Amino acid sequence: MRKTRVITPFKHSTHVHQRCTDLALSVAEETCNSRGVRLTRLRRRVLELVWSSHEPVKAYDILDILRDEHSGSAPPTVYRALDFLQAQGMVHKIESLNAYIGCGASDQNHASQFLICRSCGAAAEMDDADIRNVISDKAAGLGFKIDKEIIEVKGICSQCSDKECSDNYG
Amino acid sequence: MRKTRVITPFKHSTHVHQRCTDLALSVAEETCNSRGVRLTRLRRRVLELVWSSHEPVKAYDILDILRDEHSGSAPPTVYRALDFLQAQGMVHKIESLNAYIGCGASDQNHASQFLICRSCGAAAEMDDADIRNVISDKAAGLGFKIDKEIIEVKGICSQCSDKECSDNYG
DNA sequence: ACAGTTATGTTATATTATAACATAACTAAA
DNA sequence: TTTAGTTATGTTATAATATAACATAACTGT
Repeated sequence: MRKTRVITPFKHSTHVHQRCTDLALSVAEETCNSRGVRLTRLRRRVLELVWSSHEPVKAYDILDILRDEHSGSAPPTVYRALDFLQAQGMVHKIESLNAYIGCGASDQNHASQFLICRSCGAAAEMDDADIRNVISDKAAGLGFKIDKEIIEVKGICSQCSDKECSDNYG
Repeated sequence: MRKTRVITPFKHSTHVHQRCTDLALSVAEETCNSRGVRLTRLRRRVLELVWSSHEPVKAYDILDILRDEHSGSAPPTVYRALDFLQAQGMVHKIESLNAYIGCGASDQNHASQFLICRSCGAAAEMDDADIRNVISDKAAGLGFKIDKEIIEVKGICSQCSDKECSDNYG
């Protein structure tokens, strides 16, 4: 059993979120440069808004902010930017929430498994080789060839379950 | 490595679909009886429509049919029936498609992994213990407690990939 | 400076889902 | 077997999510 590769962890209490955002934006800049695609001001701003927290963000929440900043903003404004960012691997869609989350590993091609906490709403991203392998083995056993896996695991994160215990008993 | 438990397979060419539907409806009747919940005419009809094929079905496609049969049908008609059927495990929602598919194992509590073919649109359902275990082990390793797993694997099924080959070379 | 391409603006509409309250149908106890 | 309580359905309205289509603007390379 290999060690889990955590792409975006659940945040710790000591976590300074500005660092996540700054890092993600600078990786995105570099990645876009090296790929010859354009991280325009709008796309960069949408990426920044997606990274505003570790909770998946709704398209219309982004739109509300864009509208305050620029009256010409409309649904296509945000959906186009999200489409671009998803195509570049900088944002993932969480299908079960109709919401979007930033990815810190957009420079690397990878699969994703999301852990989504029902209490704090945060999502952690991992790419675990054992999970990938068992799924592809089982699918292959049924003659199925995989393009893409959507894995969204709902539950409660370690911090929140500690907190629930102390709320109840502490 | 344990053998994959296939709940709903990809259909074979010899498949007589009426049998899937009949079986699902009779299991649903019995399950509802034993649970003391009511499989009303409307709910039964919605379940039948969900089972009209092995492709996940859209809520508004069901609604279009219900409207032909009864003028009082409206979105809540179908969404309420789908909510009931999901709560009873007779229907699953495919989150990445906003569509619904029948489950033949509603009498048993189980997890689901879906294989969804990009070519024929069909979805197969499995509940594989090895997949479940590796995911719960890895989640536990990060201190995460699982309520529910959403696994939707996109790709191409065996029949369709055979067909694609013969279309190209045959 | 220009032509071609890519990105954004703009208006309209499609698709998916829920809220809220009224009526009807079942259920179990008096 | 009425009646009260509960569950299911009818009905109207609207919220939330997403895309189509075409116009304009901004970049890119020559």
